[in-house]
Amino acid sequence: MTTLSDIARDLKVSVVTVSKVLRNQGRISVRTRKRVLKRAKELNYQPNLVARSLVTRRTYTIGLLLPDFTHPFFAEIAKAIAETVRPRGYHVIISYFEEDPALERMEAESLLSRRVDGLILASSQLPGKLGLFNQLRVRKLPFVLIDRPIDGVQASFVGVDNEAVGRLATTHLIEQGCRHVAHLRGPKIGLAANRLNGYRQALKKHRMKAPHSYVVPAGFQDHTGYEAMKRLLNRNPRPDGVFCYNDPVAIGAMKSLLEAKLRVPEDVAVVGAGNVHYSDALAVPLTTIDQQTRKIGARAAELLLEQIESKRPPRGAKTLFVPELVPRKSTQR
Amino acid sequence: MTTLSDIARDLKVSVVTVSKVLRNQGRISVRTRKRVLKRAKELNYQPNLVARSLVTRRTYTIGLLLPDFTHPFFAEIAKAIAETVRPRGYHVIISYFEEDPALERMEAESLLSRRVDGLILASSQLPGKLGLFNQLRVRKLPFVLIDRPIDGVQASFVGVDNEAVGRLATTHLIEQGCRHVAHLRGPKIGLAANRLNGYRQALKKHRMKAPHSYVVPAGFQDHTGYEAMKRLLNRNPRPDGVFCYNDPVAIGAMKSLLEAKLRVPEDVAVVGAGNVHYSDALAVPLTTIDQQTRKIGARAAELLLEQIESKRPPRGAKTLFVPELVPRKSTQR
DNA sequence: AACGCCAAAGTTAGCGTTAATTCATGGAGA
DNA sequence: TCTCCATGAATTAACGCTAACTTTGGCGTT
Repeated sequence: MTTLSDIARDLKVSVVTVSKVLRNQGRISVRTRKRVLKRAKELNYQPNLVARSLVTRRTYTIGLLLPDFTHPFFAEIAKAIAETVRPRGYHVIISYFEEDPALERMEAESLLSRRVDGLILASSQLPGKLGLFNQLRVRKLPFVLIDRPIDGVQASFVGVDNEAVGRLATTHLIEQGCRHVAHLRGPKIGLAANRLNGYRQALKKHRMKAPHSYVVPAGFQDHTGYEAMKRLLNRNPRPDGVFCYNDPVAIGAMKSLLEAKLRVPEDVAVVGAGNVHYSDALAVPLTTIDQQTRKIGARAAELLLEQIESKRPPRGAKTLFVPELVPRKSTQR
Repeated sequence: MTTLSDIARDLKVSVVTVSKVLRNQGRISVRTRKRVLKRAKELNYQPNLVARSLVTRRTYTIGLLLPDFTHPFFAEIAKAIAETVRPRGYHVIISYFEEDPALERMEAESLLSRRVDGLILASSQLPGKLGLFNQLRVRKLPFVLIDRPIDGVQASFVGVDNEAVGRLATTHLIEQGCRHVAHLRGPKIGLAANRLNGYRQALKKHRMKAPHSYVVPAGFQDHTGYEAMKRLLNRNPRPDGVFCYNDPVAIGAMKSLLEAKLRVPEDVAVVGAGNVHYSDALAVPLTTIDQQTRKIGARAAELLLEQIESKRPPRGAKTLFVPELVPRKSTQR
């Protein structure tokens, strides 16, 4: 491993001179510059970023803490983040905690020990969690929340407007002529709750009723829309439009419909949310709501870099991107 | 930020003593140990891993260089790797290069500058690439190749036996009674070529012919199986079984079949490869070949840690996992 | 000739740790 | 009483780099 002092010794100049040349800092004569660059190339010198970080107190590393980076939603966000920070010399350490708050805490501390320059996190919103954020504040470590806002934490947040997701999907069904719009909902908290709200708002605005029995929980795992849809088909009147709180649920629901010999979209129109890959490769391409993952990732990264590089106090701004309808065949009638 | 010397000053002991206590190293009296631990806790001391790395020459970081960590195959491998190394205190920096060899090279160097302890890479196999591996050898940096072996590079390799994938899929179709087995193939190099080989081997073994026109390129993007399948349907005799080199292609192919009013699996049976999520949520659940992603990731990580921690010369062993058939409805007849 | 100025380089110090070595203390054994 | 040894702790010296000063020497000015 070549070091600065190897080059300095060979050239009989000081270490600092070599350092300056290689960083393009300070005044250096053309002759010295050339000699240093030449020798550095010969020895294939690569700066030791660990040593540099120790003195500059900057690692050019940011930590990303997610529930699960295998999930397409988070994977895409992660990629957008990496893409945004890479041109500026940063790398990303991705950590995941599988909804386990203890693990989340441990990983966060571990990232702090590594002296990341900032943190982007989609935190579990369980209580007793504020300790982490207090610590971040005390250390003045820049951080940005994504996807899930945390009550009582004043910080930059970037996500999608989930009520708008619900409104958009439901309104679209209504506009396509559906008169009995049902909803396969997710967990009662978090984004799924917001989507349910949006669904209700849209119905209200169009003066349509939402019978209690039209809102059916779909389970929180993938593909559980299948069972839930079966239950919906027993309702009277039978729904002619369904807004599913995410795409996997919608896929399960459509499967259920096809098995029941119902046509999509003629008999029942279906909307999902998430715009997951494959949504357009299904037997009936699925209308869905795009969650703007790339925008979320890019924005979060930009906000973080801004905090890191300007030492500006965090703006505490909430950015909510407007979701977009992606109309496909499952609602086209 | 609390440092060792803060604690040392408060307690009027030397920095080294504090360091020893916190690392559980060397002989320390019970009294001193307690005092140090108490004060460390009070000050919420967290070791500065950057400083530690500088002197120990170990960062407890490993680099993972992939074409695209958004792809479910790689995402799962990445997760398995992270899971394997986490209990031992390592973090993973995931980098991607989108099949761009120049970017790959740059990222690799960048990871070297960060002094990662080892590298796991699914490298593009383009020529003129050996420089990178020479450099790794010169620096004695442990590394493991995954998914794609590189000609002329002697290193540990972990992947799936892609010829076996082809044989398994094709044999399964034959055993299900298909007499005209076609193949939607991928690129002519790399794993897709091996799968094609496996297809041919299986046919040969069963003394079946593979008309030239039965092997159709499906394009390298997702969902291009749709067009390719259309072309296959013009063949005479029409195939009654299709092995698709990956799941997205198979999904496209099935869509094509349904549109042509052909039944899956009765008229045409379909096998994919990859065991991607959603494969079982489709209108017709897709039979596929599992690629053992988790095993690949876990094994690669273990091999790397072994190299890192034992300073043993790389074993250069090739590990090929045996793929597994996941039978579902698309071939059940 | 004395002065100040400026470019170009060197010196010093320190980032927060740990490895290796050295030092003090007190009690056991001769 | 003196030596020896074990124990517990301090000292020293890096790791490779950069920030902040300081020095050197040649040049133009008065």
